[in-house]
Amino acid sequence: MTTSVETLPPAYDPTHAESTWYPVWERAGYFAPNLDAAAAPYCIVIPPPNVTGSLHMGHALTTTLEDVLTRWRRMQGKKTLWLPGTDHAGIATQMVVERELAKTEKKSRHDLGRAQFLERVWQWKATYGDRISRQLRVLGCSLDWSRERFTMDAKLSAAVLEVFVRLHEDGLIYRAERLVNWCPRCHTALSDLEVDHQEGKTGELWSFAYPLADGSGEIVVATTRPETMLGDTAVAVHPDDPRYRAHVGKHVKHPLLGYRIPIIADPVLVDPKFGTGAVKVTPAHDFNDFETGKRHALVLFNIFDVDARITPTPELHLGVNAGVGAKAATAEAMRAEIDLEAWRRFAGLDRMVARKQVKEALQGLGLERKSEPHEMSIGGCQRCETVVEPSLSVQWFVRTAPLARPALEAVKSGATRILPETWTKTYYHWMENIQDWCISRQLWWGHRIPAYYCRDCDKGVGNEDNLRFDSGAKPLVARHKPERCPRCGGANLVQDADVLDTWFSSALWPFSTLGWPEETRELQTFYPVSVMETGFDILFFWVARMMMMGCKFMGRPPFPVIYLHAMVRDKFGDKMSKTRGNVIDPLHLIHGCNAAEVSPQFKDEYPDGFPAFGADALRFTLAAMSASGRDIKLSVERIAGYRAFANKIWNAARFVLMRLPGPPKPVAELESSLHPADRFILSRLHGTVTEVDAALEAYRFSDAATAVYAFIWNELCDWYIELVKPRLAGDDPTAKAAAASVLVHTLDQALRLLHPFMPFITEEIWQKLPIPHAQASIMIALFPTANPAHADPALEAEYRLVQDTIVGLRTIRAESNVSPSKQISARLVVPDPEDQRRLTGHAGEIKSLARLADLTIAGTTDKAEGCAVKVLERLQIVVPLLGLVDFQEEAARLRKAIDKATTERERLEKKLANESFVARAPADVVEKDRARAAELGVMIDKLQTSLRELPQS
RNA sequence: AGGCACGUAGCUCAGUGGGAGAGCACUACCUUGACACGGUAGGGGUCGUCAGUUCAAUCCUGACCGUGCCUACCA
Repeated sequence: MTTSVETLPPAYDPTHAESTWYPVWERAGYFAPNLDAAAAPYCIVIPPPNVTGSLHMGHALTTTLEDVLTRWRRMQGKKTLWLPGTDHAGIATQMVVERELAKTEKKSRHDLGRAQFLERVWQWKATYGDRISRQLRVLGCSLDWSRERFTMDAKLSAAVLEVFVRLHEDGLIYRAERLVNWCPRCHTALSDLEVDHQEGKTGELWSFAYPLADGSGEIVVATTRPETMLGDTAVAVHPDDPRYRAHVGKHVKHPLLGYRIPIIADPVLVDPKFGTGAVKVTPAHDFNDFETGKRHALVLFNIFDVDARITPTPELHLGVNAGVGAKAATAEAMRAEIDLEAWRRFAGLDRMVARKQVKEALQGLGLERKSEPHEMSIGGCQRCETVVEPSLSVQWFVRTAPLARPALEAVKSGATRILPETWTKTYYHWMENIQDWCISRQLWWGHRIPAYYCRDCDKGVGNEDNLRFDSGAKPLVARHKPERCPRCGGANLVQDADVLDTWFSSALWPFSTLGWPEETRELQTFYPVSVMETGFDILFFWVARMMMMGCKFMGRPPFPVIYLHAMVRDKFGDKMSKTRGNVIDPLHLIHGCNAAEVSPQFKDEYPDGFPAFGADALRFTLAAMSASGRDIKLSVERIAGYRAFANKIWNAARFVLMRLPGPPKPVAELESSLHPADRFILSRLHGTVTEVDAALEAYRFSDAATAVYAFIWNELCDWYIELVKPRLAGDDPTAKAAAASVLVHTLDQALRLLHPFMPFITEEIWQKLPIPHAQASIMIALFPTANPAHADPALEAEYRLVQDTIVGLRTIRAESNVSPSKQISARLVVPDPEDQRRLTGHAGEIKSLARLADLTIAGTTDKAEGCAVKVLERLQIVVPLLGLVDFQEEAARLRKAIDKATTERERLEKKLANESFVARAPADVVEKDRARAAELGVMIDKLQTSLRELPQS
């Protein structure tokens, strides 16, 4: 009837709908909240992707779940904001631009200078920085782009400044000389979290002898890093180790550099059972040795430059400000003994080369003692995988313990809930053992630290762009560059060269994006945000830090719920990685791709590339597979399955639109003319709405998606549409109108339920429904609410009986090889009068769906000789099919059914014979089992009768 | 080393102290006026192993095996 229907193609093509609707939504402003609305607020801030990033499966998952929540809440009428944005990704972005610069202009950032280089980065950002935002649109994300933020925006930078200054005022930020993780390739310090420890690497544990200075023997030490012996300033043994007790207090002589090194006793560093029980100590290049240095006031001897090459000359550090505090005289004396000529052999060598040469040198002196393979894990830079070098330097730190306390308390008190709950313990453990956070980075791209040095009072080293001051300097931390030095009155002030860790600004995201430190309407309306949804892998990096900063600066935690989703892996459970060749680009799945673009792992299965599955199918897959706490093993087959689902809905809609006799009526006006089948589907709809709502409330995405899926496919399509066909094709205008109206209503409601998961296809179909919509788009239409008046469990049970009967009849047909198109006759033997009445009421539906020419329903039966018989629990189905039934097969089936029922009855009877079961189990359980056993008894009798009545062939 | 998960149909995964489920794959039949990205029917699992608690265990407890992750350390 409806004209648009003629153009509905029989197969759904996602390409059209997906390119059509997003711009419509965006232009109409549906993504932006109406701040004046009286509704309750709902807000999610996106975990900001790197500005250099491009969409990967992790983003697709994150944003799918967030969009599901956002669209659902928006349809519920809440004042909804999902706020987009990116972070500036200090190291990554700087590296990208540096690489480009080197490639195109053969220049380094130093060639350009700081200001010009930063200009280039901003240019790069302007050109490429919106890639991921465009990709999120493809996914259908209903983000309010008018409020898009970037961590380096002026306003967000102001927030960073404010936080830094206030934390410093509160004594929670300090500058100090410490041993930190240094990446020799990125040339910056890293926080502990940015160092990845790779397990299971086999290295070498190499032993060599230190000759005692008095010539009385040697002491053998074991090491995995022989090259660091160039910076040894002690040899440690355990104080209780009888082997070495006499050596403590003596010295060894450095075999290559000639200086004397004290032998000390240290119970913490040394495990007498490991190796030789003697440890070489390099306090400036090992965290444990550094701690040892503190305990014994050891000299610090820095041997590596920023590239982790051996320095031109040894660098002595007293480490006074690092809490080590060696005596200057001791240190000078040690340095004076160093054979600089010998040092020069190693100067300029890379760590690994130096290691080889040190080993050779010691071998040459006959001091090598042992080499054994050794399992160990090495810390690598998260960004570039370069092995980090512990390095002594002056850095800025956040004193985290005081910030962690309220953040910990917020979770313990339940003010913030972590889901899945299993992560709560991990959070506690980390918060309770938290280390200070190194926040300074030796980069140019980022928020420059608001600390100012007086070039006259604090002696700086380095060039204008990279002026560095030692740990004795006294910088002023201020919101604006001070005019004058308070010490000398001079105006020669210069800002700290370092920038802040990107995570420092990300930690402010839930309030900086809303306008803090200004008291904006957004901030008042939406803080705390409704839920923090993100991957568990950034629980510490980001979530914990937001908790700390939110508690500190907003006085309450930034969100009441933290939902941590699992990791997307490939179908075999392996992490997706480019080197493994198993990454799947979400856009390839959405738009399809050719063979060349498919990752190697999928070449065999998809030799022609991927077809276009559509964003809806991908989103639905990710949501349906998001069961709490489990990794998502993404398989392309599964996505194909949900594309088929999209096609199924499309065709259900196609059917509805093609068969409409005229404009449908509101269901509320039809109550009297409703057919039982109508009330049945309305009851199922009510149940589904309840289920979906409860699942979403509990962040059970998988359950919600599955419930919608099952309703649409298994209830609406498989049963209701089939039940309704005769009425729609019939002549009764009232019945026809009622059927059509319920059909449209159900489809409309189903589309709304599905919309958060599959935004595009639902909009496409919804727009075609011939009913007056109160809203212009499904995305702002009301989400279905449960309608208890439609709940009818008795009717649902009645239809289950009808369905079982129809399936029984179809089974007979299939087992007897009767053509589906052939009309047959059937008899139902129904002992229970009530069941009889029910089935009689649905005789028409049974005849129609089971393709019967004739149906009789009776309480008893004559002999069913020559008939196919199916024994169900509440009835027997008898189909006269003389000549069509293979009686041997039929006998085998009956015997199998008898066996199965008998086994079950025996099990039940055994149970019921057990006195303690009858005595202790709840009465209803016992009663249920009794009834079941009796039912089985009847069933077995009938099955045996049927078996007897089979002709003997 | 410590901690946390997980092990259910061929595959990917739900689920529950009282009769084992879904999707895909598989088998047979069907191009029936919404849909072959489909329909109908069907086969397939001692719920990782072994103990324990319980009237009752796939579910709770413990041990073990296997897998993965997190944290810390590793001369």
